Amino acid sequence: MPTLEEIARLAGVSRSTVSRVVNNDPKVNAVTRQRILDVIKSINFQPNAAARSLAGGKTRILGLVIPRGVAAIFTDPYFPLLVQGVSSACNAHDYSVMLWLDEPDYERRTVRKILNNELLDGVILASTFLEDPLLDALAEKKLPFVLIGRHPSYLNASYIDVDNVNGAFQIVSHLIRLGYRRIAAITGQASMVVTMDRLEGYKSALKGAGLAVDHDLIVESDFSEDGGYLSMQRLIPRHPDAVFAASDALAAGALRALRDARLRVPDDISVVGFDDMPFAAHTDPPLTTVRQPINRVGSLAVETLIDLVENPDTPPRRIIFPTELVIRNSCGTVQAPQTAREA
Amino acid sequence: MPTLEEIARLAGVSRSTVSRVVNNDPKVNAVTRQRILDVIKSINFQPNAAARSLAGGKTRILGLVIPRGVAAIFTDPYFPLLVQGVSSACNAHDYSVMLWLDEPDYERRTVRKILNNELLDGVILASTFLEDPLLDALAEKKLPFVLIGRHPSYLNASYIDVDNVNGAFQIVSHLIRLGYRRIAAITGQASMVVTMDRLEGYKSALKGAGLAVDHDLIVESDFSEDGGYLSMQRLIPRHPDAVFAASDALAAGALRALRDARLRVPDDISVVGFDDMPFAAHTDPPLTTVRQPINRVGSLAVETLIDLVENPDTPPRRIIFPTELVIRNSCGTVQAPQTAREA
DNA sequence: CTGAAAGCGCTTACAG
DNA sequence: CTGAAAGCGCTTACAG
Repeated sequence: MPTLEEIARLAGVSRSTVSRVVNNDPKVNAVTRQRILDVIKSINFQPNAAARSLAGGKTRILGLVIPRGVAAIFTDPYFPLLVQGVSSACNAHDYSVMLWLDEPDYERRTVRKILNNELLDGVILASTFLEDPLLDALAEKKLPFVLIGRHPSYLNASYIDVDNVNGAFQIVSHLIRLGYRRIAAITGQASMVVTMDRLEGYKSALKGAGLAVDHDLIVESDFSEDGGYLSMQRLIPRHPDAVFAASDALAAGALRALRDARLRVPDDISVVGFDDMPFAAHTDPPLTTVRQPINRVGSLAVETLIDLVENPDTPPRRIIFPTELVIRNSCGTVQAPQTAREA
Repeated sequence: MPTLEEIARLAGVSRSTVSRVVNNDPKVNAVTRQRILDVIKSINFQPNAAARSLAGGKTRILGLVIPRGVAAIFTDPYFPLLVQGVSSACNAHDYSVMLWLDEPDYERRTVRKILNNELLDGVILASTFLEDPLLDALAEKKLPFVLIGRHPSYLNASYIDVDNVNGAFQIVSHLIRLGYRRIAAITGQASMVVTMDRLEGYKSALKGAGLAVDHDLIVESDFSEDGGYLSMQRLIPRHPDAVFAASDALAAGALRALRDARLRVPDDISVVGFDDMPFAAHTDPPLTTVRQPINRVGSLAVETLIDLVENPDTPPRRIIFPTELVIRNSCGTVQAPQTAREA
């Protein structure tokens, strides 16, 4: 492995100058710079990341932390899409990604390892729960971080979010416009911010239409297909005429439960989801859902974090992407639009 | 951030001794060791990874490389499951994972970055294509690596594989036993080893039963749901009585194509998959498929790689996990078992 | 614009 | 069993 020292010798300059060229320091003579660049290219020099890090420089490594308990990791491609966005943005900016899928002892070792690992320039924390020891620890350190999904206790941190409240509001309003009145909801874990947001959108759509919120029609689940199945089974006896599932995976589970119960969608009951995962166009029937730019969220999180890392004086950046209603066939129209039952 | 030096001062020993304790060097007095461990715990010391790396030690970081062109990354949880296996094994052994999802310019920058990044103790390369510049480069370097899925050109490297040939043989033989004779195949990319293996199993099952291999019944696809859909549409006019899809995602696409064509499964045609993904139990009808221990493959790859890293004299390790036939409802029985049409 | 020099926090022979 | 010392490959004031 060639070192700075060797480049310096070959180019007839000092180690310092080579270092400056490598780090794009503007105050290097153009001719000298070119000569050095040529040598670097010719012997395929790559600076040693550990040495750069030790010497106080940056590592160009970003951490991506995905908490556990996110059962959905197996039933929908949300995280693959997110990871892909993060990974490609990192590649584009010549950064690397270190991945942490949290294990049970989340609090203990992992937190410490992540924070003390001087190898990370910054951290992206995905899918935050209300109680998050890592987030708390992160906030106390000087390590730059960006949240995927804002957190109510850290609203002044940088985050990239999606307008979950409005997305839910729009899709539930759509159901109401179609004439549905007993609209159930299957949510994710109550302790997740995204769950709260989507539930809030659901409730405000009902209220906006003068419908009461019926807590018997709201079932807490976990964003998984199985969770959707079980939740739908619990809802069937309560005779909703439509179901707002807080994710496509939940909606897919609900569809399966309805199929098993010999109920037709959308004839007997409508089902809508959230996320617009690739499979949502392929369920039977295809799912009406809310599209969010997951991949883009991942890459923008990276770009934001890099900005924070490279320009420590950058103020926090907070971004909320709009969502988009995607109408397919899982929500028909009610034959005879009725008037709202409740004031 | 506390350093070795501080621990040494607090424990009244030299920096060297603390280092030995941290690295489990046996030749340290038990009492001294305990005293040092207490100090380490009390001030929550974590050795600086960059410094360890620079000083010639190991980094305890493993790279996981997933090539692109793996469309299935969005339609089935194979990679999430694999990544989870890798991640949890790394956590268990106190290693970290650096993730590389390959971008278009795979050959150029990524390869160099991975190999020259002195930060990696070793690399796990998943899902190899026949032509793989990274694999070639890896083989030339001294960097330890483990393949997920063996590669015909590197059979003496370490790899963790699954018995794809036999898995395919078993499931196709099962179809034959049920009486099917025109058994089609939808494969993954021809350039992937896993595709070749599963196709070989399919062919040898046919041959073993005295059936001819009909190339009109074999369609190359890409392991994605969409690919399965399109391939099935091409196969329908050729009237197969059963279809062996080389992955559950392909099978799911095939089921959708059949549904759209108003063909009943398994009454009109049978469909079987491969992988036993979580969703395979939930398709309509539930999928007969081949189970492989993906998660376990990931964690064993990590353990093998760590072994290679920590004991450079370890001989390569090659493991092929058995697969298991999982019978569900997507392959009924043919009413009147016919004799084979072809010799 | 450039170089000499200190230093980042560890590991590891080398002595003892 | 333990310590003093060199060295890993860089970055970064500090001089000039």
